[in-house]
Amino acid sequence: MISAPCRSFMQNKGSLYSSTLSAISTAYIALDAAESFREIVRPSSSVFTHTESNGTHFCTFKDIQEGFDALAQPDRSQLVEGIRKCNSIYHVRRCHHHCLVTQIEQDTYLANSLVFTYAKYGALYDSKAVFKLIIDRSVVTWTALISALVRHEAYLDALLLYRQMHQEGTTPNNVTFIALLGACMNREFLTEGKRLHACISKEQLSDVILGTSIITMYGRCRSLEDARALFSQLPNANIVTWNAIMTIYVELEQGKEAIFLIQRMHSAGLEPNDCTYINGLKACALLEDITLGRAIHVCVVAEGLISDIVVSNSLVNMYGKCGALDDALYIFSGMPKHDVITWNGIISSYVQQGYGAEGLELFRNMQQQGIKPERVTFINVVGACANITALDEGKWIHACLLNDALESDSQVGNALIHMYGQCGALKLARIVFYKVRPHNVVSWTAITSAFAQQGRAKEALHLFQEMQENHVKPDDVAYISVLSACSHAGLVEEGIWCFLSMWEYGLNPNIEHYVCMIDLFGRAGLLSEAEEFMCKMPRWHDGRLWAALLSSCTIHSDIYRGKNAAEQMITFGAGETASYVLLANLYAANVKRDSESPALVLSKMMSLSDEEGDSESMRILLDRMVAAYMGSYD
DNA sequence: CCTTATGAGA
Repeated sequence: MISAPCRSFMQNKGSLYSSTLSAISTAYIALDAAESFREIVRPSSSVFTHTESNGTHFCTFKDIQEGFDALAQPDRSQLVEGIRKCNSIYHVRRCHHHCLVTQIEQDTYLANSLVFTYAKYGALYDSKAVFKLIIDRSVVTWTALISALVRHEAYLDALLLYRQMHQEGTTPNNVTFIALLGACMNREFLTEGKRLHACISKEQLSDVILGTSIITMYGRCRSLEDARALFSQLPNANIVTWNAIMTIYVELEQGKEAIFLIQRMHSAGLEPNDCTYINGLKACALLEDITLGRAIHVCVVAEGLISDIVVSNSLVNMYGKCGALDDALYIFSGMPKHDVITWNGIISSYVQQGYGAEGLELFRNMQQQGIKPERVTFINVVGACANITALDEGKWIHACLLNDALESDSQVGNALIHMYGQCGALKLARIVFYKVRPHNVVSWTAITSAFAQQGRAKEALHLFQEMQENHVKPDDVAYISVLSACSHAGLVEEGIWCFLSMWEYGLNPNIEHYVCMIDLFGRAGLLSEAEEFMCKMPRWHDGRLWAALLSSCTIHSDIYRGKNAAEQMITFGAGETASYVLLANLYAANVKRDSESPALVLSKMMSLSDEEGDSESMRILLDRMVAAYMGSYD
């Protein structure tokens, strides 16, 4: 949006000040020559006085422009006000032009507001150019540009500018520090943030806003310890400070500590506000504590905060994460307005509970309401397609998100890979995989498990290998997908080899890895090896392992081992009903050989039915038993 | 006198 003459001037750093001045003028006059000419030649009048009662203030930018148009030489305070009222880069240019025409652009205050306002509308280049021309740079000048750079995510530039400011002998004030701390909101800038903290004196820390900014900085750098240390030293922490520290606990997934903070806050004599409740609800979602969530819901209603869309969105989310879809829908329906976040919340609630079709239905409703989906929406609806293996719908959504160039986003891309993997569209999964950058463990695991789940174990193993050759360290999830690929394909040796390689990466196998191993031996018919392996394991007192063994016994018709496994499964608490279902499958498969056992299992099931009340699995079981008996007469 | 400025949903 910068004109060519203007740009060529900017690049001509060697120009003398006087000549640059006229160059700027030329540039801006060239920008809209006719317009400017008209402004300059028009005779002055007293347009400014026609506005409000106090005479010197304007309402809108239009008033000001009319004023400028009428006056060839607006005065300084009029220009300052004009700049402040700008609402587009075009307006700023016009004001700048008037500053030049009236030859008062060297006024530091005026220039400061130009630096800031240019930056506000994204014209960093113009902002820097004005900055360079200012001779008497004050703290405010530096701070204006620093905060502009931070706002435009040019963090390194902002910090470099701070260094230059320091070298030129200007002392930063609280506002400068607040802006600079904004440049350190990422782990990689933690050292820089600590350095800034060290430059801030005790007196300066009595400014709550500054203190809170440092805490937030430590939070974003995920350094809870530094944040807590400072928090205990702050003399006048307010509700915002407490909320800031609470946000850190929530972001570090320490739900209990976050909730505990509400109580401590209360005893410190502070009343929670909307932000406190938002954090509290997020903590409930983390803890999946619906009781606490309901308690906060009551508070929110009592304090009239339910009309706040952010609070309501948090409620939808909390209920959704706790699996209470009816409650989530109740909040959702009661809301007068739904934004993208609301829709994301309700859609993800359904998808995460396994209701992919309903999630997609909601997605269509959302689009009918004219709400544009964004990153998180796409991640959820692609997940919904994976959930119900809706390949056509998935392709259609994939096409939609191409417009926003979201395909290469790692989270969206991984969701797509997973979806195509689930749908068996491995070619498409691979195409997306090569578009995602950079390839991290998650994307490698997504593509590996896509092949693994389709029974293409050799390719899955190859991808696993390739990942390591690309110096990406596998994590425990990657191992689960590759181990299960081996067990499904009967690649016992490869599976063992993979399992052993976990130690090379310093990974300790968890129960799921052990389940994969039992499965690996069991499926291959190596039942005694599976048993042997289990007995050598550190945590064999887990019903899930015996369940894996039992299902292998079912495949290989090993009734003796199967019975034992079922007993162990019950002993180690993997659900009595589940063990009987598996055992019934075993008997059902061998009904000709051992015709009395099914009746025994059935009677055991009946005796359980009152206590467990698990009618669904009971029904499935009975169906299977009946089918087995029918089959035995063939 | 005018310019720079904190916390939050997914």
